[in-house]
Formats: sequence, structure tokens, C-alpha cells
Amino acid sequence: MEATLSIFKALSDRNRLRIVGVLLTHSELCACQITELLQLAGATVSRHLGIMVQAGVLKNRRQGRWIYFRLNPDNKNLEPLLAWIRQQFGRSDQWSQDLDTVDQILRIPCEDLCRKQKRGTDCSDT
Amino acid sequence: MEATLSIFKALSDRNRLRIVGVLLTHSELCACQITELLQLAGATVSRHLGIMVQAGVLKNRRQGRWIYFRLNPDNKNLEPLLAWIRQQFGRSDQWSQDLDTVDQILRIPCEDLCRKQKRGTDCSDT
DNA sequence: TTTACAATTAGCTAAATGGCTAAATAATAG
DNA sequence: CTATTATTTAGCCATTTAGCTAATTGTAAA
Repeated sequence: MEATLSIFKALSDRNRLRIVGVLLTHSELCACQITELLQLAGATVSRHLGIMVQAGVLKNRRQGRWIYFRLNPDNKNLEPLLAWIRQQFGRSDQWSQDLDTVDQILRIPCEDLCRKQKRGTDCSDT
Repeated sequence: MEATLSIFKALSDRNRLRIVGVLLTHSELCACQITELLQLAGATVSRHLGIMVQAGVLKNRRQGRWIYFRLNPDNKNLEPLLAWIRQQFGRSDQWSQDLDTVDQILRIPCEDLCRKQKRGTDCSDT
């Protein structure tokens, strides 16, 4: 029951649910890409990601300077739950909008994203 | 996404998850029986139940002086999620213990349960 | 109609949660 | 080795949540 509870807690925040949503169709995203999607402070996003990793919902791996997150492929238990979420999201405006946004974000190299986030300004600014 | 979120919020509290757990095998329980199981103030339990009704997880019906709660049979969407929870609970000590406790509680008439809860003492007391 | 009573709502407090900034960490690049 | 930099951790504050008691509501019994 503890494990189940921590999974539900991990999923009971809007921003964390949005992260799961985009990972349903983009198998792997790095912290700075997710930060860009949510438009929150990097530290805040890092804590959200940590909660989900802790609950076993996400897994991460380091590649060079970046850390990539994906839905935990080791926990087979999780699959029916994720399938259910995908079904629920079927007609969610927020979800389809987030998917579009991620498509945009994926065109920007992580270096640029991170620089932008550090400055707190838009890419188009000098 | 809003609806999904409120379902997860409803399920992200230990006591609420215990309520769902016992309703997986006891199709209908009244507020005072659930209060007896959780050993919390009646008002607190009422609020937990309200949150789950609001989220569409539970449904209630009045019968005489008592209000009975069950897993919402109208929301077919919910079934896979409930099946998943049942699966997760398979080996939960808390769950099997709660089921035993409910068996005990069901032997006591609601009148007696409510009287006991009002006095805040055990049934065996005078 | 009045009384009794199960459940809910209101109002309070303590703890948990989610946001931020700043400091620390861990890896790459120079 | 030192500097840079993406992410995490620490520390702070505002909001939400879960618990309680007391008051209210709505139904049944007297």
C-alpha cells in the first residue's frame, strides 16, 4: 500500500501529471526541456522529477552534461496505469497543447535552452 | 486532465486509499462503519468521503438515518484503475488487516457503532 | 410537532506541499 | 588543474491539506 500511495502522490500534482503526459509520447526528455515546457524554476522542476523517480514512476540517465528522464521501463506493474492515463488524456486540451510545445522545444539544442533559462530571457533577445 | 488530476488527488491519501481498498470487496459501507475502521473523528471521515464523491470515485445513497458509500458504478472509466489498485494491494498487510477489521465491524449494528462513536468509548464499556 | 441523531459544514491549528533564490554537486571543456 | 555549467539540495515563504471540536442540516422516531 505504501508503494501504491507514493505512486498516486507522485501523480497528484498538475505539473507532474503534465510531465507524465509528454513522456507518454516522447520517450525521453532532459531536465532543461521539461523545465522549458513547464515554465518553472529549474530547481522546482528538479524536485518534481525527483519525487517521481523516488516513486518509481520515472527513471533517469546521465548523458554528458544532461540528465534524461523517461517513464520507468523496469516497473511492468506501471504499464496498465500509464495506459489508463493515456486513455483519460485522450481529449485533454492541456495534453495536446503540451505535446505541441514539446515539438517546438525539441528543435532547440539543449545548450541554447539552458542558456536561455539561466538568463531568464527569451531566445530572441540578444 | 482536470478530472484525472482530481481522481489522483482523491487517491493520494492513505486513509482514502484504505476506504477504496475495503470497498473493493465490501460493495457498500455506511459512514459510521468507515469511521470505525479508520478510527478518526466522524467529521474527518465525512470530508474524506466528500472528496472522493466529488472526484467521482464514490457514490452515496441515503437509507434511513444512514448514508452508504460504494465505488461509483456509473463511471466505467474507473474500472481499469480500480482493477489496477486491487492488483497492487494483492500482498498489502494493511489491506488484509482492514478487510478483517471490516468483517468484525459488520457484525455490529450501526446503532451501536454510532452510539459508541458518540461516547468515544469502547462497546464493552457500560 | 418535538426530540434524537447520523452526517455534513464551519472554523481552527499543525503539518505537508509547491514555489522561489542561493549554495552545493558533479560532470564537461579549456 | 581550473572554469564552466546542468542539475540537485538547502532554506525560506505562501498555500493547501488533514486533523480536531462545535454548530448545522436533514431524516426518523416519539
